[in-house]
Amino acid sequence: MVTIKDLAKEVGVSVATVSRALNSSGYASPDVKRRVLEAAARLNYKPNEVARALNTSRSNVVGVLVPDITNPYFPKVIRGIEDAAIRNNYRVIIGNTDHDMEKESKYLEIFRQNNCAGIISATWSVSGEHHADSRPLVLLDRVVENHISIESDNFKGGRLQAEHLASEGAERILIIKGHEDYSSFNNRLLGAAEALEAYGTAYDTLPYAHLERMLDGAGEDFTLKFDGIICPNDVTAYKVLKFLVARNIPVPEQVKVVGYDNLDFSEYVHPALTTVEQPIYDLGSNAFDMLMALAAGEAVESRIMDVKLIRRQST
Amino acid sequence: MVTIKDLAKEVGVSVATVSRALNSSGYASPDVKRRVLEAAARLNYKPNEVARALNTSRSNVVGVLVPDITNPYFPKVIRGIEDAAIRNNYRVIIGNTDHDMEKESKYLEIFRQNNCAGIISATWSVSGEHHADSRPLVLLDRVVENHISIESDNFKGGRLQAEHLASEGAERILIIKGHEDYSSFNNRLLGAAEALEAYGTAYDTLPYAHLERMLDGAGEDFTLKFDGIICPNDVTAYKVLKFLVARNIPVPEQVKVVGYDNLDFSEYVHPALTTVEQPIYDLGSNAFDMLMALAAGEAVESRIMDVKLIRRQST
DNA sequence: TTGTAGGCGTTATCAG
DNA sequence: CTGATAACGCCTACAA
Repeated sequence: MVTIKDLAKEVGVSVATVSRALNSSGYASPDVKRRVLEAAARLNYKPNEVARALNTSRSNVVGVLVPDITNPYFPKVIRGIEDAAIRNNYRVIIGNTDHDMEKESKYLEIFRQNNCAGIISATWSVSGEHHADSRPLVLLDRVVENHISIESDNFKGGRLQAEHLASEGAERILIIKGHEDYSSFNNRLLGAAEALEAYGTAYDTLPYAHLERMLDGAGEDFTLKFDGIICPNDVTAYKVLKFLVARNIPVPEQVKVVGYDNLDFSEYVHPALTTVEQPIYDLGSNAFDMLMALAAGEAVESRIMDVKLIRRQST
Repeated sequence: MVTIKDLAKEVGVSVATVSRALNSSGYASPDVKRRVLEAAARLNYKPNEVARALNTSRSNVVGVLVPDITNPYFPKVIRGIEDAAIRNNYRVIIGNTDHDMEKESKYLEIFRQNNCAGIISATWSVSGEHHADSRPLVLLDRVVENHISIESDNFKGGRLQAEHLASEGAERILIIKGHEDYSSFNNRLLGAAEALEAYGTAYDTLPYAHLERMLDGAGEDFTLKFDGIICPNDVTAYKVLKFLVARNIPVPEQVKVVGYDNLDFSEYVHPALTTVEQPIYDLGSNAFDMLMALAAGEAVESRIMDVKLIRRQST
């Protein structure tokens, strides 16, 4: 491995000079600088990021926390983050928390041990405590007081789901609730409920756990009581669709189903899913940019990104 | 941040002693060791991984190269790797290469700059050259001479696809080829072709690019000429299914379709996809274990994992 | 403009 | 068994 020491020897100057020439921090005569750069290129010198991180106590690694990368929402978020990171010469370390507070704490510890430059978290237990750690932090698809966050317009998204169903003639609507610890799901619910009340459309809500029980064949089948179902995300909608189709309940004729996310798969399920699209990739890349701004000490504001309805065959 | 220096002061010994007590490398009296450990716990000391990596010139980070994390095959692989890594107190840095040789080289460089302990690569351009770098390397779902690799039994998988279609009565089969630079796709093709020849069933092959053209509406529609289609992976099968269904070609009555991977979604598409299941998660976690063995200087052999046919409605 | 020297937190060598 | 001390590769006062 070639180090600045090698360059120093090669060029015939001190390591300090080499360092300055390379970083154009401090001074270096044009001539020396040129020779150093030339030697660096010739010897294929690459700075050791570990040494740099130790010295500056700040690595060019950002930690990213997700519940589970296997949930198809997250790969796209992560891709957005990763692309933005690499453009800025940063790397990302992923942590899967499985909604487990202990795992999350463990990863936060790890990020600290690695002098990470900052953290992007799409998990929910970022509740003060373990964040005595003052590392820059951006929350993704989740808002918590006193923290910078970025999310899609969940309230509007919920409203779009509801308005669409109502305008298509649904009169008894079931809203399936998402994880209650997530502000995003709660806001979608709020948006949908408000819209439905404005329309004067009857609706009911259902905890996610109840849905699972029904899907498993246990518990009452309440699909017959509704003619419109609002799902907290696309994956849930896939399951609902499968359940309905398996029971020969015509979709959308008897029951209309709307999802949320617009995952790539949503056009392949049957019937193709009407859903609210959120800019998943951009959420990730913007989160990274916000993190950098934060790390640079700039003032940054939380951000809400627009969503839109994608109409397909399930409604 | 509490360091071994703090612990040394706290316990009243030298940093060298603290280090030895902590790592139980070298000697430390039971008494001193106990006191050090106690202080470490009390002060919540965590070793700085950056410093350690610099000193030992080996970090506890492994680099993982995938073409695109957004391809639904990879999140599960990565989850397998990540889970195994965290169990062993390792972290993983992901690199998306987009089949781009330059990006791949860049990531390899980055891994080197970070003193990564090893690399797991699911991309194909690991062709000697940039691997003068002698870091431990495990290839995933890809075999290259003189490199340790892990993959599923692609040949058998291809055979299963073909045998199934033939035994279901298909008589003119189309095999859609995957990326030709991947040994995994080539082996599936070989397995399928061999089985079909044994059966005496007629078949034809089609480069993936031609399929795309057809899907885009350009190019000839050759689906009418076949009654069985073997896809290189599930995602391709989804597209084929969608194309057929949109044209009202009855599946599986007129054309049977079989995929490869058994992604979670394959039960939600319409009709639910018959496919070959490979142990994606285990591929990842085993790859990590192999990498560790390699790094420890142990002799490790390339591995092939079993696959099986999952029968659903598309055949 | 340049070089010397100290330090980032650990581990490892070598005396004591 | 323990304590100085020298690395690891880089950056940055401070001096020259």
